[in-house]
Amino acid sequence: MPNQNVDLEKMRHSASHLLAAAVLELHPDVKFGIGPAIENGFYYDFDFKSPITDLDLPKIEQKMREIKNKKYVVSGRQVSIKEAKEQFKEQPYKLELISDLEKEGEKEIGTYTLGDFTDLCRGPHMENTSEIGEFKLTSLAGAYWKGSEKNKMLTRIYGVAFATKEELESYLNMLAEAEKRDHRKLGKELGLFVFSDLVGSGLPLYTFKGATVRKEILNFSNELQKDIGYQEVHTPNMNKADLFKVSGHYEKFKDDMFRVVSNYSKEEYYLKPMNCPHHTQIYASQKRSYRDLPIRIADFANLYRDEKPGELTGLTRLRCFCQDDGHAFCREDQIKDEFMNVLGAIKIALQTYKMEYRIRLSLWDENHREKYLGEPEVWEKSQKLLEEILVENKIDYSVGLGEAAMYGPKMDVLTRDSLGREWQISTIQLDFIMPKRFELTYTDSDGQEKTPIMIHRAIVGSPERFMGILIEHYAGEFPVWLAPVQVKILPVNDAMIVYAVALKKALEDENIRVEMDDRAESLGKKIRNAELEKVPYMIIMGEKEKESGKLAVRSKKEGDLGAIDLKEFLKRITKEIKEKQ
RNA sequence: GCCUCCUUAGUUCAGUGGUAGAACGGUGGUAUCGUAAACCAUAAGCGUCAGUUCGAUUCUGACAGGAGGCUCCA
Repeated sequence: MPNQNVDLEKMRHSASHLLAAAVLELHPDVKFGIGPAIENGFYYDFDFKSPITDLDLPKIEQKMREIKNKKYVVSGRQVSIKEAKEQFKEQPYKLELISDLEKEGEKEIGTYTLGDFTDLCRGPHMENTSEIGEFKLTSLAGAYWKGSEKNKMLTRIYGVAFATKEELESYLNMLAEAEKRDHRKLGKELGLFVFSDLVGSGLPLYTFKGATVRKEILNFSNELQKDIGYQEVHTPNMNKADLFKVSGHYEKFKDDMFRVVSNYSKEEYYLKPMNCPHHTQIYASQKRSYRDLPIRIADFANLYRDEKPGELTGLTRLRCFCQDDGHAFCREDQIKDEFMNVLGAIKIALQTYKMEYRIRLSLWDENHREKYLGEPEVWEKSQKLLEEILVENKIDYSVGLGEAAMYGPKMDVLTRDSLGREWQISTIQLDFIMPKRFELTYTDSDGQEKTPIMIHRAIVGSPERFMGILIEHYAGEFPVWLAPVQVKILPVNDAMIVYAVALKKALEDENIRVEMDDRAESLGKKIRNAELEKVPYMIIMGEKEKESGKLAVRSKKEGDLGAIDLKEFLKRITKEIKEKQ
């Protein structure tokens, strides 16, 4: 398998050169950016003299095929810096890359030629254009040169490429399938949440059903954090700017926070984008002894972030959301235990949701120290400590350079949505800095005042984002414990409603979320509706059931379960709910 | 915020330079029905604001909202 992957990457990379060659033929005055292979395909960044549109993609794709079929040999050559500069003198972006390489001490640079097109590239490539497999250009996007907002925006053309036509088609089919489980689509179909232009973008309104799912997620997180000693607190949604001036958020995130103006005071207020500063003030409200530590508090308060409009998506990126957020204030010798406790809770959560994930050790970027608070020594120390915890506990992880929080390194849990995009969910963060800035202290056993360490953590991250990911994960078919409606009772005719009502009451007494479909519709239609609503259990109430006293149960997963005693059904469903199956 | 694209009833979708149809859903009625859609009737809409035009839902622009990227994500 690994070899095949390497070949695919090489082939996709060659496909990006093929794309560039085709674009050059159609737009001779184009300037080239870069064009790497990516997951499932490739892209190339161009600077067009006049903008192109979606309609140009088929033409370019056609040209790519023509060039491919000419069976050009793809030949690599090392050239001197000087020669490269001469060769690419019409290409400003390439010249910039050549200068960068020169600064890095390179003496020679690789080039690859394919027909009339030569690109700056270290390769490797397929030997002949005919070896490039099946491809399709998929979309057009703007992308900043070298990934910086300060640079010019180039036009990026994305494509997908596979070895065979079958693989390409199966990938495109997979995408079409993924679209069906998109949480924005399912959220609407299942009536979980809505948006309103009057309320504003990124501000979801949860219906009773959606609010029920959200509440279950919160309850579960709360259960898990209670088990490891966290106490739920409640703090306001806004505060004076001063709080964020002390924490350092004001300077760094001022533009990303909503400002609130009072009619009566000159004080500047902000809606809070996170809970940590508030929690420091609960800690600071009393004298703390080393014996009191760790102090663990958790908060589900709404958070507000003034995200740029183009950054919002469904429930995964919002302007109002909450976190199953908690902070532990502890002594240095307690850090490892605290970490492992939280990690344990996170593992239970993700196992219960049957979620796949990976762990990232998020470190700072030494070359951009301005993005972080605190001294390098503190960073060295805390990053080393975090890494130790991961290694000692044999936890698989990858390193995310520059992904640290402003105040410290993190251990992040990432998962994917149905389109394969990665999202951060759980996180545990080590912070030596915030407690210092807020001058938090405790009295140690030797009578000395010392500064506690702060651990920031979230079990599923933002329950709203997590709900979006869960909807896609389950394709809308929630396990019974999460399902907004767990049982739907379907009376066969009006005469059965009275028995259905009694049954509904009996189930509600056991805290089961139950609905009754007493509309004057056919049974077939009621069943169809309940199926589309993805209700885990249907109970059909008719003459037969009235006579026998048994229940006709239909399970979403297993189909018709036949006649069951009420007691037996209750046992089954309450067990499933309790065990979160 | 930037690039490309999109916006027609509550929803999913047709359609036109001379102001629009379907299905489901809603409402009113008839049928009381056994494991994925009973039947009849009925109400309801061209995102907003400008411009071009005799006339704009249709063409152009701005704004709003949405999609895919980029940037950002405490």
